[in-house]
Amino acid sequence: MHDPRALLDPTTDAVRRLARKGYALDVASLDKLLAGRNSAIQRGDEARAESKRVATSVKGASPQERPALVERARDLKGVVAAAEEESRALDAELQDLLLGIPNLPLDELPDGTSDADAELVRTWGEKPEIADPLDHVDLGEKLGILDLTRATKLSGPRFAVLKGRGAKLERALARYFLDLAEQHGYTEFSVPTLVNRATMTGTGQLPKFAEDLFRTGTDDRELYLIPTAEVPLTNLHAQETLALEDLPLAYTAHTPCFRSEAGSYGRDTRGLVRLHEFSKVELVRLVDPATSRDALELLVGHAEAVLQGLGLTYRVVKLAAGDTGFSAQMTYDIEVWLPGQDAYREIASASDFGTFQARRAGIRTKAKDGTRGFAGTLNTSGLPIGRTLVALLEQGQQPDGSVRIPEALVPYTGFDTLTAS
RNA sequence: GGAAGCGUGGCAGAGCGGCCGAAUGCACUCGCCUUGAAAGCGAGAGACCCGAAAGGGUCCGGGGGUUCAAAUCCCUCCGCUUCCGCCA
Repeated sequence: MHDPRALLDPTTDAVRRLARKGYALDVASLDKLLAGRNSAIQRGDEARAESKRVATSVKGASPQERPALVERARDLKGVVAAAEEESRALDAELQDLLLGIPNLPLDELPDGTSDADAELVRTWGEKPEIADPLDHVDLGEKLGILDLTRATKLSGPRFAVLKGRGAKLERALARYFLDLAEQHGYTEFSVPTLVNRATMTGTGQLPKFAEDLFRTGTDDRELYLIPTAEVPLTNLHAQETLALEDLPLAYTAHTPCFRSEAGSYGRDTRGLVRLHEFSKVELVRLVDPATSRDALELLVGHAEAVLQGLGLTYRVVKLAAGDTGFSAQMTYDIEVWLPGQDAYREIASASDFGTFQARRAGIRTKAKDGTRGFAGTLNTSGLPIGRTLVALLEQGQQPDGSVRIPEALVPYTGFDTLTAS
């Protein structure tokens, strides 16, 4: 969420910047709502101040003056109520408008609206030479570690069952990711995966993207399944004031993630790439917003370190302004090489949200000198287990049909190859 | 699920319907004192909203009500604690 005054400030250049995300800012409506709300607040405050003065004077008033004062106080109550009603209504309208305005993309982002418009930043590793590579589904089924048919029986399409060494590999990856995160200074959390509406609103999933979420609860209680640990981790400090000198905070958690994937049918549907439920290690940073751009470089480096540790070939791209998510002001995608698809595919997104999420979630900061503000928030996967497994299988496949496990992972798995048995 | 109790500033903890944004203690900041520190003494300091500022307003768990006036009275919701039941 934006500060409406900042949006109206010409130096922010909000109209042009939002247009790059395909959002047409209605400056006139915003200006009118803000001015109307503020003047209603003023009117209410003034009437209330007068009302307090009158009420206080009642006690010392003579019996003759009393009835007139009481009547005056009654009248003022009506004025206050009317002004409050008006400011409340206008404020609700203003909030609705503000909650739907996306974050401003940084000027350094390339123009465009699709992943084809992304700017290549760097590539890492060599594409392995594999004759007639299989994709991870064929590999996984041949190796007996992946059972999509039975997953569909249990839950429907877009779920997966891992078996034997596949399940163990999943556990090993999670532990490896968490250990690396710890080495990079992240504090591990275990958090709820069912959260309330306020929490989902804080990070920007609600109100706009309800159809992407799984909703549950009981008759009188509304809960949502988290799409990523970003949601509980970032909201840990919602409605809190953090001392600026205590930042940055670096948090991580391994959680299941739930996504309805509404509207994405027909895209990357095969295997483990796009599931309703998957697990992921997430990295979150809360920073001094003046440093968020630098923090993004650090963060993307932490995600890359995971891939480098596994020896997986990947590239980093800077998303185009119009392809950058609602809440982000800048996003790097990390795309891992998938021989089975002969393409780089997204495995992680590292995003800088500036103060956009912190304003929604009420994550405030206070400097030593008393200056108040909002925190900068950032996050990335570090990494999703399923998509990493996809890359591991496809890049690690050997001519004899086996898959070699990266050395760094062997202490966690206890085996260094997957073979059909 | 049943019963009882409790929700006040960073923490602890007072608070008669008007003199209460709120005593007091601890913690905190800045002085004085000290070689330095502690102790002591003095001063300061909550958050949020409107406002260029002066200033004004709101906030005693949330919401509603009574009253000219509510931290204080009433209703309701939420949370916490303890006991019982159930459960991993």
